[in-house]
Formats: sequence, structure tokens, C-alpha cells
Amino acid sequence: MAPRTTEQYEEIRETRKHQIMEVALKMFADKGYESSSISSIAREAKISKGLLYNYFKSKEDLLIQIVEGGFQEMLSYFDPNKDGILTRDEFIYFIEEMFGLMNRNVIHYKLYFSLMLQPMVWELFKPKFAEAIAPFMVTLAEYYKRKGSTDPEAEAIMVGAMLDGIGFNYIFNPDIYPLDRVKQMIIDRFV
Amino acid sequence: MAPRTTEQYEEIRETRKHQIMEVALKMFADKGYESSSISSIAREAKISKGLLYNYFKSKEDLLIQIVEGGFQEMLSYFDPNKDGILTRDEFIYFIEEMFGLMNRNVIHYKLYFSLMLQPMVWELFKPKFAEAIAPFMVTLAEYYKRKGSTDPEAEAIMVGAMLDGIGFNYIFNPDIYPLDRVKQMIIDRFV
Amino acid sequence: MAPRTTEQYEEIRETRKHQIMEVALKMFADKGYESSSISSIAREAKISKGLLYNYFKSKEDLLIQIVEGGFQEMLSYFDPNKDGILTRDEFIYFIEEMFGLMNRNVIHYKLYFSLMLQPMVWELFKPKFAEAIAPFMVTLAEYYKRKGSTDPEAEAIMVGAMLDGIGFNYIFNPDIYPLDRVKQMIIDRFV
Amino acid sequence: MAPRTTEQYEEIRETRKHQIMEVALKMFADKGYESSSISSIAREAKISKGLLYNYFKSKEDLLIQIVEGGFQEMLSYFDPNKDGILTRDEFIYFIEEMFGLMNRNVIHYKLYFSLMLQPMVWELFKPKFAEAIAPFMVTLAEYYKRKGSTDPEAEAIMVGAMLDGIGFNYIFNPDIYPLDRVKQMIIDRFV
DNA sequence: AATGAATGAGGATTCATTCAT
DNA sequence: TATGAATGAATCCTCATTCAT
Repeated sequence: MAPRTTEQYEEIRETRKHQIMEVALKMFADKGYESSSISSIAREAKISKGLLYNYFKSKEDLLIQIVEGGFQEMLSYFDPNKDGILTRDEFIYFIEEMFGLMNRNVIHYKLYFSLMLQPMVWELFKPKFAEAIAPFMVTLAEYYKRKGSTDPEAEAIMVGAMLDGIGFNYIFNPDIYPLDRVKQMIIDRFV
Repeated sequence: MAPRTTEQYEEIRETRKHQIMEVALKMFADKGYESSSISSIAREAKISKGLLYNYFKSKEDLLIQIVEGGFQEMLSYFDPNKDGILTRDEFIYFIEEMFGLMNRNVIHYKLYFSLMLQPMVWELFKPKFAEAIAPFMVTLAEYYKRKGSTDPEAEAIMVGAMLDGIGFNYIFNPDIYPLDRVKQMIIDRFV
Repeated sequence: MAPRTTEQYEEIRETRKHQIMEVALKMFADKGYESSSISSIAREAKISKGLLYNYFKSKEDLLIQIVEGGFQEMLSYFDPNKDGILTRDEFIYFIEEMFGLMNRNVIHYKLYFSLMLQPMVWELFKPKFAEAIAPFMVTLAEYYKRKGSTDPEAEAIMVGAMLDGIGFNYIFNPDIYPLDRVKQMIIDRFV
Repeated sequence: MAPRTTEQYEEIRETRKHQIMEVALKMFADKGYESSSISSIAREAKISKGLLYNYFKSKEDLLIQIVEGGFQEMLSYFDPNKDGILTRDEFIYFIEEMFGLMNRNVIHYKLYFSLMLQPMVWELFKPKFAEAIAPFMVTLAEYYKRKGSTDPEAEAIMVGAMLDGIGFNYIFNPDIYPLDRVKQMIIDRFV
């Protein structure tokens, strides 16, 4: 057989890497970062420990790559047209997307929440996250200001907290959580 | 010389125990249960590892005692008169207490949130926690039903999520979080 | 470079495993199970503590594998043709083998005796051991019955005790113990 | 109340000491020396750890005192009239005593056997023991020589081993072991 | 004489990481 | 690229012993 081309190798590498990251994501989210051993991740991914270190230079590096991988998608839903003005429809769209995202990526959410509570790890991601959240909060506050709220900033913060809280609760019982009804309730009450 | 009296020993034990629990609570909340070693807790508490085991029969026992210690106070604020009917004033009182509690016990909150995300550890507390929450959600749903909500259950769940979310956000920036204004907003909007 | 083949790994494992078991057998027999630390076994075997756990999942597992390893040979000498009837020649053959075994495996004997006296450890082996001994005692009692003994069962028990006692005494002074002469004496007196 | 006299104190000390030794003997014999902790011995004896160290300067010292305490009685039965000549009646008397001793002191036997197998501990007692056993073996060999045995020394060794073996077996099942029948068998066959 | 709090060394075990092949 | 043997530091925990009271 002819030797593989560089592209083929590159592709194999990419596949393997995702395969490992997927397994690791699941384990980190399910059992926690500390409680997931490299050995068990490698075993689950059906590769050797040595090979894993060929793709990730450390356990922490593996975590970072997983988190950053899922991060971008999530951020892309904050104020989609980036004009700083949130219309009613955009807000609804955003809520819809937010819940859809939550639904599709429970496991990522679980991981993010758990990481947020481990300061040493969270320090790594906090800046990026804060940077992405801040403008959204401003936009949201302005939305409520236009609607004549008595304390637009507090209202924005409250809505932000609510979304966090729902995500937080949802990850524990994704199967029975009435996500759609809660979504509707938010739209009725807060848009 | 005569040995210490039972009371003297009792007092020493009580003091030491609290000293250890305080240090451990802080470490567990700050770095997570798994990442906090018995060695570091003992070092921080300025005692030997061995002594810690004189007071707690295992690391898990230490955690349990810390969590259960803080649990009681928290539970006492759910529907104070226990009649299953939540009046407007009781609801406001509850919200006020909830926020006061949050304020005074940030660190306990941090610990609870972090525990919830460590499935293997959370198993230990989930039952008690669920048992305590359930009646409150029922009571809350009935409150909204009486107010004529279109979907009382979803509304109760949403409020629950919001309180969780606020707690969650608050623990990250207790110093600048506008807890009072958010509290007022909740009372305006949800009571 | 290519990784080792499965066979190469298999061979390494087999070698190492025996190396560890040999050292551990000696230490367990010499100093007792409780008094032999994994650290010292690893040191003696010139490997790291960690590696030992690559081959045995616990200290207890190490012991079990050692004991069961030596067990099979020993059992194969009880009533070789398994018909439940012990002829004079078979009895002599058995005695001969028993002493030969003792001679070759002093250290295993020493281990067995020492294990029998550590109730918590012995629980692990007692059932298998009893199971192996019982039919032999029955066979032996029948042998003496056929010979017209007044109390065949007591005689069988006595002979069993004697063999135990000889083993027990022998392990303390294997170099000067007159094993052959005692063997002859037994054949003269008890066959 | 009048202060206690020196004798009274002495008596209390002696009582306490025996109380501790009795508890410790039982634990050492039942669970092994290594597995019996000073804490548990003190707890069982209903005294404090500190007090135990008031009577015995170390765990090893406690063991030594226990063993030496029980040693004397046992030794006194080897060739009672010390004349070096064993008559048939003396031999029978000795056997009887031996079995009686065994019966009354299973627990001491158990401890001795277990100690014999821990060389580091046994070194402490071996000399005394050997010293006591040797003349008995000589006497016994002479007894068989007088009876015209083909190999008196081997026969003496065999009988010694048998007694050891019976003791060894007896301690594991004192309740069901047919001590009397075995004793009778020995007298029939070896006296 | 008596207590039990306190220590610290040592025990079994786990695991991220390295490396020869 | 791929393997898993090998390491050693760190983990939780136990226990003989000391000591202030």
C-alpha cells in the first residue's frame, strides 16, 4: 500500500483528537476533573496513555482544549448582530437559541459550571467569559431602560441570573425539566 | 497532677473541631473537595494530620459534618409556619431571609454549589436536599396558582432557578453584586 | 520506533510478576504478612512501589496469588488416583511426596503456617484449604478402618496432626532436621 | 477517707496489670500482634492509653510480659521429677497434663504458635524454649531406646512433632476437636 | 495514678507523566 | 505513530508513643 499522505495523517490526527476530547469531556462532566484519570480516559478512548500525551501535553492542556473548543459556539449567541441594540425579536431569538444550545450541549454546560467553581481552573477562562458577557449585560440593561424599568441594571442582572439558574438546574435533570414551559414563561414575563 | 475534667476535654474538643471545620469549609469551598488535601487542611489549621482524624473519622465525615452543620439554618427559612400556605408577607419574609442568609454565608453557598457538581460527592447530600426543596416548590406553585398564573409550576420553577442563579452569580463577586437592588426587583416582579 | 509486540510485553510482565512474587513470598514467610510493607517488598525487588500495583491490585491480591500459586502442586498429591481408596503403596507414595514437597517448599509451608495464625487473613484461604483436606481425612480414616484400628478417625486425625507438626518443626531448622529418618519412622509405624 | 497504704496501691497495680494482660493476650491471640492496637487494648480494658504506658513501657514489653507469664507453667510439665528417667507412668502423666494444659490454655497456645512464626519476636523467646525442650527430647529418646526402638531419636522427634501438631490443630477448632480420643490413641501407640 | 489530646513516622494506594522500544 | 512498563510524589489514613494537666 502506498504510504499515507501528509493530509491523511493530519486527518487521522484530527479525528483521534476529537475522539479523545469527546471521551474526556464526558468524563470530566460526569465525574469531575480531579476524579477522571488519564488512564481511564485513554482506556475509554481505546488508545494508550502514551498516545494521549502525543496529542495533549498534559491533563490540564486537555481540559483547556475541550473548554475552548466549546466556548466559541456559546459566545456567538450574545447579541447576534452586534449593533448594541436589542430588539424584541432579537431578544426572543436569543432566548430561543440559548435554550436550544443548552439542550444540545448539556454536557458542556455541566463542565462549565463545574469549572467555574474551581477558582484555579476558572482563572484560565474567566477573562474571556467576562469579556463576552459584559456587553450583553449592557445591551440588556438598555433594553429594559427603553421599556421603562425602574432599575434596568438590576433587571438585567436578574434575567442573567435566571438564565444561569435554569441552566444549572437543567443539567441535573435534563430528562424531566420542563424547559419549554419555562422558556415560554420567561418570554411572557421578561421580553 | 490530676487529669483534666471531662468538661475541660469537652471544651478542647469543641474548640478544635470548630477550628478544623472552619478551615476545611474555606478550603473545600475555594478549591473543591477533591483538590483539598487533608494535609493542607491540617497545615492551615496548624495541627497534625493525625489529630484531624481524632475528630473526624474520614475526609468524607469532615465534609458531611460541615455541610450538615450549615444545612439546618438554611432549611428553617422555608415556609416558616409550615402550614403549606404561603402568604404574600411570608413570601417577602422568605426572600429577605434568603438573601440575608446568602449574604452571611457566601462560603457555605459556594460549597453547596461546588458539591452539586461533583456527582460522586453529591450523592451523599442529594436526598436530604431534594427532600427539603420539594415542599417549597409545591407551596410556591400553589401561591402562583392562587394568583392566577397561566403555568404556576413553570413559574415556581423559574423563581427557584432565579434564586439559584443569583446565589451562583453572587458568590463570584460578593463585593460588587447589587444584592439589595436585585432583591427589590424580585419582590416587585414575583411576589 | 515501533512499540513492543504483545508477546514482548507478555514476557516482561511474566518475568516481573514472578520476581515480585518471589520476593514477597520470602518476606511474608519470614516476617509475616502484616509486618511486610509494600515499600520494603518493592525495595527488595528493586522496583518502584507504583509498579507493584501495576501487577497486583492490592497487597491482599499479591498474597492470594502467591498462595494459590503454591497450592495446586500441594493438592495434587492427595490420593493421586482419586478413587477414594488408599492402598498401602499409595500411602507410602503420598508420604514420600509430602516430605519431598516440604523439602522443596519450606518457604511456602512457612507462609501457610503463618497465615493460619492470622485469623483475618486466614479467612481468605480457609475454605479452599478445608475443602482439600476433608476428603483426605476421610480416605485416611477408611484406610485405618480396613486395618482394624480401634478408633480410625482419631488415628487419622493423629496422623494429620503429626504431619502438620513435622512441617511446623521442620521449617524452624530445615538444615538439621532429620527429615528422612522421621519419614521412615512414620512409614514403619503408621502405614 | 484515709489515704491508701502502699500495699493497697501495690495490689491495685497488680490487679490492673493482669487485667490489661488478659485483654491483650486475647487480642494478640485472636487478631495477631500487629493487628491489635494499643488503643483498642486500652479501650477493651477500660483504661486510658496513658495508663497502659504506666504499666508497660511499650507494646513489645506488654507482649513479653504476657508470654513470660504463661511460660513457666508450661515448662513445669516437662519431666516433672527431673531425674532424667521417664517411666511409663510419668510419660502417661505428662501426656495427660499436656492435654489438660492445652485444654485450659488454648489462647496461650495460639499466641505461642503465632509468635513462633514471627522470627523477630520469636528470637526473644527461642533460647528459653529450646533450653526447656532439649532435655525433654533427650529423656524421651532414652525412653524409646529402652523400649528397643530402631531409631529412638527419630521416634522422640516424631512424638514431639505430633504433640505440636495436635496443639496446632486443636486451637483452630477447640470445640469439635476429639482431644480425648486422640490422647487415648497416643497413649496406646506411643507409650 | 490517670486522662486523652497531640504528634509524626509509616502504611497502602493512586496517578500524571516519562521513556525505551 | 503507538505502546504500556516504570517512576515517584502525593493521597488518605493508622498507630505507637509522649505530655500537659
